[in-house]
Amino acid sequence: MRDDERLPQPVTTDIDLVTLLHALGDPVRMTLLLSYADGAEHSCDPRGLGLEHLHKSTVSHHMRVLREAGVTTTRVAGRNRFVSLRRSDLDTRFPGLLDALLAAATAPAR
Amino acid sequence: MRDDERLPQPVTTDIDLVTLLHALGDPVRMTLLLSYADGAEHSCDPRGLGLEHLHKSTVSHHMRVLREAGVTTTRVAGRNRFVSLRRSDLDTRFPGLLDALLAAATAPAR
DNA sequence: GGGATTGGTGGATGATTGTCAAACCATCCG
DNA sequence: CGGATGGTTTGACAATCATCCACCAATCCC
Repeated sequence: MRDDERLPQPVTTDIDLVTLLHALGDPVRMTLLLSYADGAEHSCDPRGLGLEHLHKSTVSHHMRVLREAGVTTTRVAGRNRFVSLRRSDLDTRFPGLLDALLAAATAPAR
Repeated sequence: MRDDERLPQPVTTDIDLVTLLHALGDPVRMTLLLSYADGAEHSCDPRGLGLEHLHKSTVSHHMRVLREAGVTTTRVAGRNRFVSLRRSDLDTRFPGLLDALLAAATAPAR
C-alpha cells in the first residue's frame, strides 16, 4: 500500500450524530477516544491503554467503527497506521460537542 | 399504582456517560429526545412524533432505555405516564453536554 | 531472500438489541 | 359491574454486535 494514504472515512458533512453516539456508546471505544484526546497520532498497539485483555483484532474492529463514524482518521505509513482524532472536522460539524464529551468523560460524579 | 410516583431511574451521580451515549445512539431514541427537548411533559403516545410506524410496545421499550440511562423521568398519574427530560440533572452531571447534543441534532450539515 | 513486525480479514460464536404480537394490569367512566 | 383507555410485560425472532481465533498482507531489516 502506498504511503501517507488515508483509510476510508466519511466526509465531514456526512458525519451522522446518531452514528457517532452509537460509536461512542461502548466502553472500549470511549477508552480509545480518551487516548486520542491528546491530539497526537497513535499506533494501533493497544498496550498502555488498559485494553490488554482484548484480542488485537477486536481492538482493530473498534478502531474501524470509530473511523467509519468520523471520529478518527488513519494515516498509513509503511507498516504503521497512525490514528488521530478529527478534532477540527468534528468541531465544524458539531460545534462544542467534542469538548463537552471529553469534559463529561473526565468529570467527577456530582 | 399510587399517583405521582416516579418510575425507577438512576440517581444523578450514577448517570453513566457511556450508557447515556449508548441510549442516544439509536434513531428512535434520538427522535424522542428531540421531542422532549421542549422541556414539557409528554404522554407515551407516539403519535405526532413520526413514530407511527412502530408498535406501542416498541416505543415503550425505547422510553424505558432512556429513563434507565438517566435521560428522562416518568411521573405516574392515574392511567397516564408523563415523560420529561432531566435537563437540570444532566446539566449537573455533564455540564454543557445536553445543549451540545441538542444543537448537534438540529445543526445543518457543514 | 527470509524472518520479524504491524496490523487487518474472515469466519464462528454467544450476547445484546429492536421489533412485533398477544396478553396483561391499573384506571377511568358509563 | 363491564368496557374502554393508556401503557407495560413477556415471549419469539431476526439482526446486529463484541469477541476470539486462525490466517493473511504489507513492510522493514538482517
